[in-house]
Amino acid sequence: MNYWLLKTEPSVYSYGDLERDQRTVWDGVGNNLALKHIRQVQHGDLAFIYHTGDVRALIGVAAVVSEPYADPRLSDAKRQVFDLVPQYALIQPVTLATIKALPEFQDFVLVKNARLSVMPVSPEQWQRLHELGLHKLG
DNA sequence: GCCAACGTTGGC
DNA sequence: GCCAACGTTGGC
Repeated sequence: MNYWLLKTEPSVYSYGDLERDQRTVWDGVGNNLALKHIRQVQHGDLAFIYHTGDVRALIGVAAVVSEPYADPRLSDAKRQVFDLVPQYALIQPVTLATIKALPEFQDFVLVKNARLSVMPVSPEQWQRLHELGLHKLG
């Protein structure tokens, strides 16, 4: 069981869209390193959904509900996709600024390689971010 | 809107 | 197989 961070531009497809759809095919990934990560995705894995653009924060948690498979809409077998269902929105979105301010996240992939769209999250990182996301401020 | 970082493409 | 040119992404 692995943890992931999936980036999405909310004006294209947001966590809210995932909740509305209740299930989606996570497609459109073309980057080689991101595709390598997709090949390691397993049924039952969990993922943070991160919004890019004006939001720049972890918004929700989703669960992988398929093994990776070739995008049926494309002829390139390397273009793997997987199915995703929403779990829950974070009570407190965890912003990029917050993550960048944490000393233990200086080497986090999101900080070091902002352009990677599918990245692994270690269990320790998951726990820490999850804790921040479920902590209600105020 | 700008631009740094990165990936891809194509000429050699 | 190198590398310059170009395109894209995404933070600022």
